[in-house]
Amino acid sequence: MPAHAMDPANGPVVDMLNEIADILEITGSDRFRPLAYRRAARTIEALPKPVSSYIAEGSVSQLAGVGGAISAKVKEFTTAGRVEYLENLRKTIPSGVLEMLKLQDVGPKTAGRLFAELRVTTIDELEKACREHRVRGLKGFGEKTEEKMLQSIEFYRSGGGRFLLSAADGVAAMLVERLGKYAQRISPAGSLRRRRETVGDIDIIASSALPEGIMDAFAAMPEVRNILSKGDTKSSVLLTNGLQADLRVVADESFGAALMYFTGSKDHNVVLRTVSIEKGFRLNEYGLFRREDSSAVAGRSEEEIYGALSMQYIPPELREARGEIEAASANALPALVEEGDVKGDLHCHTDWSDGSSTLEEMAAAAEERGYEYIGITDHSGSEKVANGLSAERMHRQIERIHALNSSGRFRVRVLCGSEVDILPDGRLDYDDDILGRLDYAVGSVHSRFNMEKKEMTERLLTALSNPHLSIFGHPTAREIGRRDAITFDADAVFGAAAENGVLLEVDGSPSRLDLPDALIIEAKKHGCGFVLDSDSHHRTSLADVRYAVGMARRGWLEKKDVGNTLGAAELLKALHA
DNA sequence: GCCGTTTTCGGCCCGACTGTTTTCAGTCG
Repeated sequence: MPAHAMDPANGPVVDMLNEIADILEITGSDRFRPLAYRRAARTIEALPKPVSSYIAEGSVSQLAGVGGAISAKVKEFTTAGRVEYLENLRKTIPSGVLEMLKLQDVGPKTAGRLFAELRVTTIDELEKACREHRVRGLKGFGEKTEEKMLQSIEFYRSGGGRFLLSAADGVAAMLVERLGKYAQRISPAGSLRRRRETVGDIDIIASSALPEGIMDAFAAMPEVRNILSKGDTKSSVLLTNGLQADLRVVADESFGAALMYFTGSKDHNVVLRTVSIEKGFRLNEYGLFRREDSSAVAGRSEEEIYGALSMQYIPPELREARGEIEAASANALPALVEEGDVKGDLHCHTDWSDGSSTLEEMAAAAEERGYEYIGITDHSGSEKVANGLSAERMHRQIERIHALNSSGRFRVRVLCGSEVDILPDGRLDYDDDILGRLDYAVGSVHSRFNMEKKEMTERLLTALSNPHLSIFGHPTAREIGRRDAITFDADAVFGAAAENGVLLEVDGSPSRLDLPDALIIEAKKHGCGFVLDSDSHHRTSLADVRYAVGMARRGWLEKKDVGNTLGAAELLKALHA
C-alpha cells in the first residue's frame, strides 16, 4: 500500500517500515514482529510534521509503537536514505513477490508459498502459473483458487484502489435506500462514516430478523458486477462502478455493536477493546459482555455501549485513536461543529470566472440552503485559464454585487470577495485599491506548486502578513490522487496565520478536502481560526460544504473555531481582525 | 518489536467466509 502520509516527507519512512513488515510476514516465523512495524508505520503516517523534527527534539521513541529498534531504523533512514536491515531482507525475496500482496486474497502465506514452491516471482508469472493450472498442484490450492487469483490480477491491473469520499457517498445512500425496506435498521459504516477523504470500499450494517431476504436483495442488485462472497450474515460484492460493497446483517439488539465495530477505525477498536477488558468486559460486534458470566451489558446502540464504558458518545469522525477515548472518559470531548452551524459559504465561483452558474443563481441557491450570506470569490487576473477577473472586471463585479444587495431581490446577503492568487513572491494578485474595496480576500496558491520548502514558506509568510488577506484558501493546494500537497513549514505558517488573524480554509471540494484533518489539529494548537467552504463552481455544489464539515470534525473543530458560523456582522469583523 | 495499576516476560482483537479440508489455514476487516 503506498503511503498517504499526512506530511508528505514521511511517505518514504512509512513505506520503508511497511516493506519490512511485508518481507517479515512472507519469510518470518514471528507473526507479531511485522505487526509492530505496521503499528509504528501507522503512527508515523499520521504525524503532522516530518519525522525528522521528532528526531531533532529526541522524541521519536516516545511515539506510540516506536521503540528502540524501530527508532534506530527511522534515524538511519533519514540520515542515510537506506536501512541496512531492509537491504538484507530484500536479498531474500524478489520485489515482485511483495507486489503480489496487493492482490485481493493473496496474503503473505500464499505469496511465500507461491515463491518457495513454484518459483513465482511476479504477478505476470502468477497469471501464467494459474493459466497453466500449476497452482492447483500445491497442497491446499484448487481450481477455484486459480480462478479467484486471475480475477484479482484483473482487478489489480484495472487500478482497483481507493475512491473519493464523494463518489462512495452517493453509492452508499443508494444502497441504504434500496435495502432499507428489508431491514429494521441500516447504516453505512467504515471509513465513509468516519468521513475519511478516500474510501476503499463501502460497508453497510443492517439489522434484521430475516437476514436471507436482505442478503438476496443485496446480491441481486443490478449494479452488482460479481459476488465476491455471500453468507448468512455477511456478503461482499463488486459493483459495476468498481467499488466493493460489504453488507453485514445482525440481530437488532446487536446493531449498535456491529455499527461500532465496522465503523472502526481499527485502531479505535483496539483501544476500545483494551479499555473494555480493563473494566471487566468483552467487546465484539455482537455487544458488550461481562467477562465473568458472558451476560450482555449493551449492544443495541453505540450510545449504550460508550455509556456502559463510562464514556461520552464518540462521533465517528473522531474514532482514529487520537486521544478521543481518553477525552470521552474524562467527559472532555469537543462539541464538534455541525453542518447546521454554518451560516454562509465564503468560497464560491460564478460564470464571471470558471464557475458555471450566474451570480443570481448562486445567491438563490444560498438562500435555498437557508444561508444568511454567500461570499462570491471568483479568480483573480493571473488565473488566465480560469478566466480570472482583470482589475476592471473586478470593479464591475463589485458594483454588480452592491446593486444586487440593494435591489432587495434576495434575503441572503452577497459578500464581495475574491480568490486572489498568492503570486510566487508572496504578493497578492490585486492592487490595494481593489483589495480595499472587497469585503474580504481569500488567498490561494495556484502556481509554482513545486517550490522548495524554504521558498514556499517565505512566499506564504509574505502573503499572510498582507493586511488585506482574510482567509488562506485550500492551504496545501493538494488534489487527492492527482497532486501532492505543497511543502511549507507548518509551525511558521500556522503561527503567522494565528498572529495575523488570517482564517484557514477547510475547502470541501471533493478532490481537495484541504486543510486535511491532521493539519487542522496542528493549526488549532497554534490558535488558528477556520472557515468551512464548498469552493463550488455550480449552484448545486454548495452542498459540498458537508465534506468540509466532515474534515473539520475529523480535525476536532468546534463551532467557536469556525468563522462562518457567525452572523454576517460579526463575521465581517472577524475577517478584518 | 513493543509494552506495562496483571510491568522486564508473555501477551499482542477476533469472528466470518472461502476453499480446501474431514477440522483448518489463510485472508480480511
